[in-house]
Amino acid sequence: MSADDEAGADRGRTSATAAVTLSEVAAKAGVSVSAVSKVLRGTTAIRVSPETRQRILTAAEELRYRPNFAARALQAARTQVLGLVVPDLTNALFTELMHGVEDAAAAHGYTVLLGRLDTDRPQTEVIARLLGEGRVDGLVLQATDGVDPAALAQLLDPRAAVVLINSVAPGRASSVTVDDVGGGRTATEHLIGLGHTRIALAGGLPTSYTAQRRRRGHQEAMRAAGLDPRADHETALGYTAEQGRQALRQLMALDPRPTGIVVANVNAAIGLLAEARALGIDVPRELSVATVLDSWTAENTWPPLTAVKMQFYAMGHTAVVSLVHRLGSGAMTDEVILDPAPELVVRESTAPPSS
Amino acid sequence: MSADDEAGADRGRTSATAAVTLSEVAAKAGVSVSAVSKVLRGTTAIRVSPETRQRILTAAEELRYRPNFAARALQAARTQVLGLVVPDLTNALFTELMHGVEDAAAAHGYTVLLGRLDTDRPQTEVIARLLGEGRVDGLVLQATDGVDPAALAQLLDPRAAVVLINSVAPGRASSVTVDDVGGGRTATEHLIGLGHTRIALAGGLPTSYTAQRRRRGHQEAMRAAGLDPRADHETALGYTAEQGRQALRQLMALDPRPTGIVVANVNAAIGLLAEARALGIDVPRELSVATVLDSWTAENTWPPLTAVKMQFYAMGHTAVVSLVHRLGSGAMTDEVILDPAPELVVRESTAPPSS
DNA sequence: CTGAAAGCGCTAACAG
DNA sequence: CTGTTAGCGCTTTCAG
Repeated sequence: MSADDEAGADRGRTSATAAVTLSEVAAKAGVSVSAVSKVLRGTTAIRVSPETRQRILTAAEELRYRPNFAARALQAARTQVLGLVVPDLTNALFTELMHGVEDAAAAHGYTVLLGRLDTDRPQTEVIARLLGEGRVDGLVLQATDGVDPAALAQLLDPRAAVVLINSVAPGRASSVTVDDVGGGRTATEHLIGLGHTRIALAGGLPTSYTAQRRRRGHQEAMRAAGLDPRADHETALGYTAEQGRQALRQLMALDPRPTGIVVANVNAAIGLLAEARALGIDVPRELSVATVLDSWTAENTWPPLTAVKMQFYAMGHTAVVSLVHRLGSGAMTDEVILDPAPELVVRESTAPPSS
Repeated sequence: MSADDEAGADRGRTSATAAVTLSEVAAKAGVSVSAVSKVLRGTTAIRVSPETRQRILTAAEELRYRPNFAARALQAARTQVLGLVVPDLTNALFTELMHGVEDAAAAHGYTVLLGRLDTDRPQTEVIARLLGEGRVDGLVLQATDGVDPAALAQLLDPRAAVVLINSVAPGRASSVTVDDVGGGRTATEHLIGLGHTRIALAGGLPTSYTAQRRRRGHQEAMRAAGLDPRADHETALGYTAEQGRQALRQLMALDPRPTGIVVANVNAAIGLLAEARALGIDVPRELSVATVLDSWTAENTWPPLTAVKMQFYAMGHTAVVSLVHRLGSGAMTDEVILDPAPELVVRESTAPPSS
């Protein structure tokens, strides 16, 4: 705090850095505010004499002028801010996703506002606040898994610039999803390629959109190879480690046992692996395990997991591009990230069947 | 897009949800804007008759009125937005940190704007933009590791509401750090408690503030136990997996070998573990490894890592509380998260020395 | 108890 | 080429 600024010149200021306004620059340069405004934003060519222009530029420079965000936003009715709303910041997939969102946003001149879906508050509330109050120009939204997309769509004003990730709401919002079908297929094909024929699926909950599609990919691969996806070779217990353990116990009770398992989610795979060790089942000698990897949590398991890596960075990136496009043209699209394709990373949890 | 809205009624609107203004509510309720404003924000008691009040409330409700963020921000010179700026969104510790930031921000009526420190652009640029343009009221800032805090402090306007995490700039900005000293000490004490005496440290770069302090903790524990922290038992190579491998090779070349290693960072620990396996060194039979865990990346290594968990959630939470406090009172503080203390999680990478 | 009016900082017509 | 003016939507004195 400088000496005696209780006078009033500074009244009403926040404690933050002193705000230089356009008119102060104008005063210093001896011109009008609008002249300064024009020059500083480089509006419609140079309709200002070079000297004045220079005078303005130096004045702004010396005063360290910064345009006020709120004033601009009010005037333009745009904030150049995008909201990223997810149910759970702890989720590891989120990091990669957010990274993609951030990169794309920055590339298009946007910044990212974080939102979290509170379990206790209705999902609409966040959306209404962010979009309705004009805090953001658009929203990248991941609905909580298990929430019916159709129900969510009801809540969504179709005029709102929202792009859903990992779920769809046709005609209501744009969407971007990773190639879950391809992920399930690729993992399964890998086991088939190794010579496995009794291949099980440890799937997610039937209500989960991602789980449904990974399952579909699995079944497609099986049928394409002339194998029959038997119902008793499928569990649909969920994505937690404990549910993975449970899936293993259930599948290992079969006779004959499957020789390979495709796990639809990495946490479940970790649990499944741990349970296998607990039961004395040798992976990959007796049992091959391939997982659809929705995070990099598990790059250091033992044995290291063979996994199909989903493209979450690309999903975040694409979501923002789609959103920016929507903001510009109003176009609504539903996209699936097919390029890059889900990436098979072969590690040590898979091998040819023992005999 | 609806039929013919080129008319002009909607001109200048964004494509987003239609904005209901105060004056529209006022019109509907048959009162003035200021009346509506007062009632809607519950300003200074009820200086409005119950009937008008009710009329206003229902009008606002029916119109689904939402206060415009930009207008409020402009008027109040506050945005109720806090910036979280970090060098690397990919870093796993970041998730936990961000979670703490988000929770505390929400609890205090703030939302969080994400910022990233571009390697190519100067760090000041981000700060100037966020704070200088009034996009955020305050900043939680993690300087890039290796940047001299003193240099950063130079760039920092001391009037700016900034709280540094994982570094300090006394008198320039507030700061919050995790208890790195305690982390280093706890990991070392654990090995001492198991009976180890030849304990090495695989440390981070000497320029890193966290590395310095973890090292200090290590040495304190050694001296307290009457052990001598020998210089050749210390590496200071860095935090990457490859540098961890390198540290192991270097330390295992000693004669006699150390029987325990404290690793200052989890990525290095993972690399170190992998290298041990490659060299045929049995962990924990021949060598105990304890790490200071700055993320949960490695909960599934083999063998599972004994680790001292740092309190990043608390750091993020505290940083925001500190920031909010600073915004209110102008007070600058330097805090270390001592409660909760770094948490020792014993797994399978540590055991008593073999003989 | 209620309304009119000024102004936050900026932009975009519209005049000179 | 440059300046004046009228808002963007909201809050806040200050009159009525």
